Amino acid sequence: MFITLDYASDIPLYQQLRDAIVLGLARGELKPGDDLPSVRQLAADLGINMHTVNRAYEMLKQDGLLALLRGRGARLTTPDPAGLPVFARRLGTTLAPLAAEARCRAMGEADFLDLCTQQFRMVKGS
Amino acid sequence: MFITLDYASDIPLYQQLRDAIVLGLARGELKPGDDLPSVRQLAADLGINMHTVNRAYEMLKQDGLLALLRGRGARLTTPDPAGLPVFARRLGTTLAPLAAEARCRAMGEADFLDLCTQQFRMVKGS
Amino acid sequence: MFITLDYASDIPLYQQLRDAIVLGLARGELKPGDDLPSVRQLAADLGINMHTVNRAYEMLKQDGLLALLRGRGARLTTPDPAGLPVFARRLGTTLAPLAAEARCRAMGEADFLDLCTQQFRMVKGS
Amino acid sequence: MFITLDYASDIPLYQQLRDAIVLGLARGELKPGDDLPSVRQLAADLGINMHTVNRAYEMLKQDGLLALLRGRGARLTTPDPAGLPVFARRLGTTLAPLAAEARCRAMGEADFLDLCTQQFRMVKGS
DNA sequence: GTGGTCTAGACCACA
DNA sequence: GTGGTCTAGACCACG
Repeated sequence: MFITLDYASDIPLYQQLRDAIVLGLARGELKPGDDLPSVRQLAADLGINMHTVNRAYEMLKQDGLLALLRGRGARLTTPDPAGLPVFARRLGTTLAPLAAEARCRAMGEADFLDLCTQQFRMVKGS
Repeated sequence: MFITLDYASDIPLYQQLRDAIVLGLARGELKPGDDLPSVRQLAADLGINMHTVNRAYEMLKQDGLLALLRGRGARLTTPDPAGLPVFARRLGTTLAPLAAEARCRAMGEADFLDLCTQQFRMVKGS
Repeated sequence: MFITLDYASDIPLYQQLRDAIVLGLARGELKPGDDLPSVRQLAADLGINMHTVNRAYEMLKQDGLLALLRGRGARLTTPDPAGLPVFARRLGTTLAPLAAEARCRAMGEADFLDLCTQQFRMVKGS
Repeated sequence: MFITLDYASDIPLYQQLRDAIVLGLARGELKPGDDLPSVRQLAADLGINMHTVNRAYEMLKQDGLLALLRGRGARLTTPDPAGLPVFARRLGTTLAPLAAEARCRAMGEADFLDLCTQQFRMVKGS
């Protein structure tokens, strides 16, 4: 489970970190039930501030993917299916402008879905 | 071609504006060759800062969707197919974390693609 | 009398434990005069720290619901009516911000009291 | 609209601040549509840190009571009725242990509801 | 000037 | 030792 942060990216560090952990989960490198390093430990490992890690953990907790246990660290949890509609909505609002642009560029539905499929599979691929 | 901006959204106004114009193009409400209002004009119409409109126009120009005419407004252009791979890459980096989260949440490829299809079709739908 | 602790909750374990014992009393599963296990015993049973159990017992003693017997465990006591105003005050300070939020959300007094009634009855219900 | 913070309280400052704003809304001293002072301004006024105010604002945003507008300050919003069930659940979990304790103390349903009513009315009272 | 992000360092409650 | 809270000060994106 390697995490590399891009300081030059316009994506906040905490978001990059959050996404990296989600990716680890998706690939099976991390599993629900696993303990994540403590906030301070991971911050030290990554060379970033405690609060930045904490914010990433808070996001994951909000998304129902992580449980923060006071005095005992953080543990990955099995995502609650109740969070699915929320996720679907989030995906929708993110995807909408891209779908529109695809149509501007005369991209057909098949080509658009090809790209989507590709991304879905690439999670476990590269 | 109505544009409504959500000031409470965490999406920057200039991006919302840019997306709205792209949406207009996708739906056929706007067409390549059409003139867009001048920066000052549109800013006044929407009640926002000139700088914000300018930034949206710059993005569209960067994406090859708009030509800026000195002092005479802006004209929508037919998107250059050469921009397609750039767009595909952008879609990929945006979609990747969402695809990962979908897998975390035990969403199958079919369900994921359903959501994508839905968004693609909704561009011309509602 | 089963006690289940939620390690992921933001409510401290000692408080959960304290609340669980109070709930047992309210339901009649525990009665004044009953002996509670010793601190060590209960800690071992629940798989938690002795200190945590001790703190829960101290709270109950403070509330006048428990008498600590040196070395011989603890015994539930009939609550002193003198503790009622203290409890009423505690309920008030806890409820005040929620009542305020209820009004913000345009909830009427009847609806608010419905929720309160529901909670009161649910103690003996589920 | 006066806000007094209790540094000795075990309730976090940001929560006290959040509750104070909710109370202001409930009493009608603040109304949806009103602008709140900027994060920095309010922090300076109260003599606390910017981040503490920010956290209170974030909570209110999460609860659908406040909109944070980048570069333009914060504005109170009309609460979304969709947030009501969430609130009801929150009220329930908070009230449950208190209802249990009330029964321990041999308090009847009528007396319990009296206290609840009192709190609800006191919002607009004192 | 506003909120958003990041860093740094401190103290406390919890287990 | 852990997470939770608070402070302080900095830089950036946005409008």
